[in-house]
Amino acid sequence: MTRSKERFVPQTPGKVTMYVCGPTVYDLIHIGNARPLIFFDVVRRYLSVFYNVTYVVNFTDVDDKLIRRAEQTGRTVPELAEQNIADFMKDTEALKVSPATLHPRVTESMAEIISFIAELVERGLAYESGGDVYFRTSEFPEYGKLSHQNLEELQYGIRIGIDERKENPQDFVLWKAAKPGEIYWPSPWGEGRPGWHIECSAMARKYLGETIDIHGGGMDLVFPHHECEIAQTESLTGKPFAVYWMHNAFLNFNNEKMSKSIGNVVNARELAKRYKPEAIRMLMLSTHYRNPLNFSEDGLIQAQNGIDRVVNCRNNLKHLLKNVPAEAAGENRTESGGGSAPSPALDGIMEMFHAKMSDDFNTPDAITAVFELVSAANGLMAGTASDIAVLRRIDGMFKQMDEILGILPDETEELLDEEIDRLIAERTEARKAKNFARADEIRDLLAAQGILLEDTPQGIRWRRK
RNA sequence: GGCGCCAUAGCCAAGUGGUAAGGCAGAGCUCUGCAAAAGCUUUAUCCCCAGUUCGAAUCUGGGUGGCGCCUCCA
Repeated sequence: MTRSKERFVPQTPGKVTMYVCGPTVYDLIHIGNARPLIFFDVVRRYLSVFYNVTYVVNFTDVDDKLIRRAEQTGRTVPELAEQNIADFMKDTEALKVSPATLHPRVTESMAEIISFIAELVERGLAYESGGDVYFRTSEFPEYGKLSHQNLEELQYGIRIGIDERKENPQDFVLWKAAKPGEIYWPSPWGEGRPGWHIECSAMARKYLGETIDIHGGGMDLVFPHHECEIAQTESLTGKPFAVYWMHNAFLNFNNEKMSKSIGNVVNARELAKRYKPEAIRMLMLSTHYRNPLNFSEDGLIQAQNGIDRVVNCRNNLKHLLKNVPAEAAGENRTESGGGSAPSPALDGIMEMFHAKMSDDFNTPDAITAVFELVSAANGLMAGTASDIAVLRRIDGMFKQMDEILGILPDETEELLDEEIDRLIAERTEARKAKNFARADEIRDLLAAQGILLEDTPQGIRWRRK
């Protein structure tokens, strides 16, 4: 609202309510949809460290686009919506986005929507006209305050014709009369369906109360969508609709706006087949959410390479923890010379991580903190001083950071089959006997199966390529 | 016409008044039986011009070039 960063203070200590405008479920989600989903997932995860977060993402499961799409495909609107909601859940899960606390649907909130509109009409804040109901923006002088629009200067009717049923061109529809054959719900104003903006106001009120802490969504929703939500809710309740507004910038693909006319819309499902979810998240989070993000294959490769660095470090750490004998590890615990004093440095990294996340969710810098931890860990492991307690602590820090960012693959203790185990053992023997030809032969053999062997002072380390 | 955003190395990207983070890619070196992983070294004065200031990538003004919103859109 003020267009500046503000200190976050929840209305109720310890609790946060968060509402993010969800998708209109007429198609599969694309990577542009995935940006807010991933980003606000991180916001939610981070806030959950400190607060009890109630996170709501709605589904718009009835609107013009759904009706049109349903007609084209010969299905009913509910069938189409049901299918796309199921796909949404599947596709977001594949991106490691956890389900929201609640995913309310417009069609399941019809009673609340209708009574919301009825209240507005009763108070003279809305009027019926030809079966439609419109919000009377003249009754809400603050209309335009979020987007800082000067209403006189808006060019109404430039993109679509001005509707003569409105008293004022800036009035917006709350209830739309159904055309013959369209899906409808009964209402005091006849058969119809809700307008686009009212659903969020009604569902936010139903599930989160009159004032929500954080309202999020894409930049493009600032005007008119969020402006309209404010008008509806605030004119009715007299209270602020949301305390904090967060809007993510758009995403381009290969420096081009993604649009259906250019034909470069990439759906999330297709992308997830070719790149790991961690790489997609990494790329999404490597740019601050208020800046435009250029999404590209090249960027995904860079992101994956970066993740590999972290993963290598983490695996090496685990390998060391598993193979360093406890007594040897203890030796350096109070070591004097040689090793650095790592603890203050580690504290600094964790502090930086939190400071950056707390500063308007600066995920790029939070990722930097992860890399600094990698450097610190690698430095320690390269040296002789491997204090097992410090290594454990580093491992724990990786875990802590990744619980928020979700950019590292899950740790799975993978077992190799006997044949491969046998080959590795044979190679170890061969190396002992300085039969390097055989050793290399075995390495090549395993490499062909995607298994890389690495010789370390603590024994053989292997990983999948 | 109104409201607003962006411009930092080959690529991605922080920093928003005190002398350019981090990652990817490249080059060289070290370690290694060979590798891998890792370590070390190496790569920019921040689109242009003018101004404010002891000091600006960071503030102001003016350009140039991209881009978004103004009732489909994350």
